[in-house]
Amino acid sequence: MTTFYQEFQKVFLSVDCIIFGFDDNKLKILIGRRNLDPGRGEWSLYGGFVRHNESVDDAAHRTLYELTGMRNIYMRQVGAFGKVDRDPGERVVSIAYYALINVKDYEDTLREEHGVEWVDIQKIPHLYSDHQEMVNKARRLMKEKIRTEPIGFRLLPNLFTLTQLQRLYETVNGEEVDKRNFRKRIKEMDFIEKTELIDKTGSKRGAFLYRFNRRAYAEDPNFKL
Amino acid sequence: MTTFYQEFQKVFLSVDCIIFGFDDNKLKILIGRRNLDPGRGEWSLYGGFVRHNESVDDAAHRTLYELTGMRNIYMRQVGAFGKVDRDPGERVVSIAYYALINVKDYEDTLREEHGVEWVDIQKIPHLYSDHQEMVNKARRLMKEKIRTEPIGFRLLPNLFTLTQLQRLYETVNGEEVDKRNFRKRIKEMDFIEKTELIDKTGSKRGAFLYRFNRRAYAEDPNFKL
DNA sequence: TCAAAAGTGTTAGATTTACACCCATGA
DNA sequence: TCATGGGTGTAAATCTAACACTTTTGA
Repeated sequence: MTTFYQEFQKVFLSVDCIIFGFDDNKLKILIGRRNLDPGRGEWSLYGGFVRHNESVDDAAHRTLYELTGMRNIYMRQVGAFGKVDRDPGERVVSIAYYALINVKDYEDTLREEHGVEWVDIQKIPHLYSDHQEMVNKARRLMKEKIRTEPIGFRLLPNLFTLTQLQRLYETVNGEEVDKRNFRKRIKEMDFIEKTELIDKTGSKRGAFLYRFNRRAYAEDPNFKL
Repeated sequence: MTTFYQEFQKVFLSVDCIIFGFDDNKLKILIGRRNLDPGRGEWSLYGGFVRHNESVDDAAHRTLYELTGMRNIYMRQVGAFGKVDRDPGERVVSIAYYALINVKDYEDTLREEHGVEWVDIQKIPHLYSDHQEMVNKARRLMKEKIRTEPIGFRLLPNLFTLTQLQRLYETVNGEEVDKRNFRKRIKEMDFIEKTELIDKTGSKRGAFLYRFNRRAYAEDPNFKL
């Protein structure tokens, strides 16, 4: 094969998903054991190949749907990972995406069928190829995004307590915040609505449940946490 | 061709460069007329294909080098652009990168040889395919980055006046800032060093020239503008 | 001599942070 | 009755934003 042709060879294009969930006051991602060579048996992100009749974004959404049965999920591109030897077999360039889902919305049986597990982001085992790099970048991007856009709610149930919301932000940002100051800021955002419902699972006294009002946010999108 | 094979077809992978420059108090990018089909003659970013023996990042650097003869340029990935029909001919997925260069370092003759021009980011003509999307995202990312990392200096000569630096930030951020407040913040950053040199091209009185000290920044990387 | 850009401090207002106690309830 | 998490306000400190005049010099 001449250099000329070598230069214009096509490549395999895949997508890999960093699927974030929040449970037990921990930020977690879904990983599983690879069931194909090379790297069979290693811990890995869930991914798939980009088909010829779909955009890269669509491929990511399809892949997530295959795994979780969920649609309309918040997904954002992390970037392209394209080192020559990142896949030991073929030349494969992968586009990573991160997704935010509510752990409770993902059927445990479905999860087990696909052989994936929720793993604390702090305790990720060695991952296949450059997947840890993808996770690191996804985490950084998500952390930046969650400060200025109301995407944290994607990781919580529709109804949540302020303590849940606070723990989420503390976990993602890696530092504790003052309860009163946190609630003060929440009160200023009218699109975080207090309901009359009370959650008694977290405490004896019970805590008011809140919800994120997408419509109200659209009218006055001033989010900052 | 069966659906099975269709799913695993390879794709062409290209890189496209959004090359930022700062001149005449305007943020500009390099674009040229496409000299291949499809889209021959349309305004376009400069790009190239990813070779089999180089990483995607390397392909971007090589492409920039081909165009400018410059190495060790600040480049960051913008993301993958992968709509099915983005290239009218083949299935081509492109990874966009933005680069920051000092306009004065780019030989005008070399620029003309390649048929590219500096165009004010505010006055970009219609671009080929999804290139305008790439530019928009690149601009957004660069704008975010320049606030917290000392990359603006890449767009200026080694020696620059504080007015030049201020104009750069005003242009990128799209809003004017108070001269005294700006200079106050600069004074707090010890890695922006005042020299004894004076630039007389911008005013009769002359202005002190400053330089960015990379080494000093590494020791105390507290940048914020 | 004057136009044009360089250079320089202070103050009010806004934002952020620190901090401690009472409440309601189930066990 | 007591342990546990829920809920609330104020004051000091910090940061941000607004603002105007003098200097230098080439034309």
